[in-house]
Amino acid sequence: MTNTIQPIQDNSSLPEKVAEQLRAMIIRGELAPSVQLPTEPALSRAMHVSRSTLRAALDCLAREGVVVRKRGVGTFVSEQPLAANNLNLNWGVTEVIRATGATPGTTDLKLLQAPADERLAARLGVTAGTPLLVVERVRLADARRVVFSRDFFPQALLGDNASDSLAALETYLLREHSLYGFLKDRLDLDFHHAVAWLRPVTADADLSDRLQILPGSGLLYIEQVDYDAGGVPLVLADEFHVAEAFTFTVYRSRLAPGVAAVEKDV
Amino acid sequence: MTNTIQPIQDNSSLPEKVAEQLRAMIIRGELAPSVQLPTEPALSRAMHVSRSTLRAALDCLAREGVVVRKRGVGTFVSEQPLAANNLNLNWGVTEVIRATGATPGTTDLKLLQAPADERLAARLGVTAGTPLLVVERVRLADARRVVFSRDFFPQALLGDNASDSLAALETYLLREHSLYGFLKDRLDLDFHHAVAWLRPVTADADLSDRLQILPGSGLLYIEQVDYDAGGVPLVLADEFHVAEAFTFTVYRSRLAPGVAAVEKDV
DNA sequence: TATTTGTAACTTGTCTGACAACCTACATCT
DNA sequence: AGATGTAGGTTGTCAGACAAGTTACAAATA
Repeated sequence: MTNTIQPIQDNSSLPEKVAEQLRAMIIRGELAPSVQLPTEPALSRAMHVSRSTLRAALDCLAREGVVVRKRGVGTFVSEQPLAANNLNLNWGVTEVIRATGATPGTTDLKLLQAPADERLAARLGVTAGTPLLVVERVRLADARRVVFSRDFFPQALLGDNASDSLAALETYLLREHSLYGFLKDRLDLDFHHAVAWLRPVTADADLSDRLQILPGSGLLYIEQVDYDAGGVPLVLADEFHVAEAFTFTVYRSRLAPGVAAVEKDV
Repeated sequence: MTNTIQPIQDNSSLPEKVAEQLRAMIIRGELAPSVQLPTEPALSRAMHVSRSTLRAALDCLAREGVVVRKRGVGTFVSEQPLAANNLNLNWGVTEVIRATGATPGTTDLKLLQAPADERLAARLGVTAGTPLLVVERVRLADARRVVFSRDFFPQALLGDNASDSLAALETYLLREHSLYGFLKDRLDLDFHHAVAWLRPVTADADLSDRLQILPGSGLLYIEQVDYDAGGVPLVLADEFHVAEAFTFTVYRSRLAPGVAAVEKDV
């Protein structure tokens, strides 16, 4: 039995598509900050969806802080320039670099194979010892070293002809720079969300050598696990970001306290 | 005309309350990971809300990664321990400390007054020179210095009898430790969301002295602006977190690229 | 005249019921 | 045994109605 040809599956739901469209309009400036949107019935007619679907989309945007809703009054584009989001969105390093206007690049690329240790096994939901593929590289923004990263994922994801895929992966990474792009385009994996752990660290000898910075320089360490729509972990990434390279922003919504927890450091 | 007595306004919408309730049930373990929730019609009946309201609540939880929905199958509690969220929620330092199981404390508290400089004016949406109140303090977790912070907000928020409020604020902070609590309970301000900028830094002489750590130690610098439901900025906070104290986590949802931007460092 | 009150029009929030799209399991047929 | 169809259950979307809240303006009142 051969692999069925997957049609380019439109993974996102209808409300998300509508939200996407509105977001784009706001970004393009067609909807200026603090102007009132058309009423929900009018807007739903204009976008050819039901009012409930439109409302779901507006709920999305409201949670992201893109719009503000006032009962009995209307829905307004938020004052805040919404470029402020970014850690909330799930971008690879490639897109982050591109968003700053710089050209992404790759150097010191190495493809390795290693068995999963305890941490990796736990995060990726596999048994310890499972063969993993490791992508180790230094990311460049306009020839400047900004991130050192190691990506781990089960070698089984590559399928049978692993050696072919490996060669393809290497050339892809040197040309397109994005591991997500490869996994998505070539292996039909669809990433749905990710959970990231953040922590400031200072560069040790190894990192200062790889990133060519002074030992003791500030770095942001991001450990991230990417999941598909079913909640299955696909990839774990260890990233070390040079402090001066980026400023990350987060949108935080107020909820009643007493829910989540911050992990205390070990 | 006197100030009308504000009833304890239930600011959150019905879906948010329902989401809150479900979240709590999941936290308490009444709904174990990967178990299937009751169907939407059944659950909506059980919680005495309409199915559309329930769906809005589930949408919330799905975006937070607490539940996973599968069309034609059902809705399931996510595998991932949802303690992973936290930067997405808008907690003050007090709650963050408490969540780790430690007892929050305050030392080196100073209340100052200062005119808004350019940055503060821009972030708070006031004109430069506006008199601001500055709350400067070192936060303790079980007597350990973990955060140095400066909070800024327009002095006008305190109302007329500012000197009385000042004294009340100081005693409140030394007993309850939470500035948000004071602004909410005493001044009826309702915080809706916040935008935070993150950046790793290393401790200079001043910070190492205040936090009693070695110069060059890693710190996470968080600049945060809190907004009310109308999108009006209320408070700006500069926080310096000791690296080893906390690990912050973020839930990142995949969206089509090409929207937000990362601010390039100046 | 100045102030309060009421009313009408409009918007978002919630409810109800129906149907479409989709998945799963099981019986049926080849 | 393996492929196929069918029934039942679940989420996704739609449509219409009414409740709750805001605003503006006219009318009534002091």
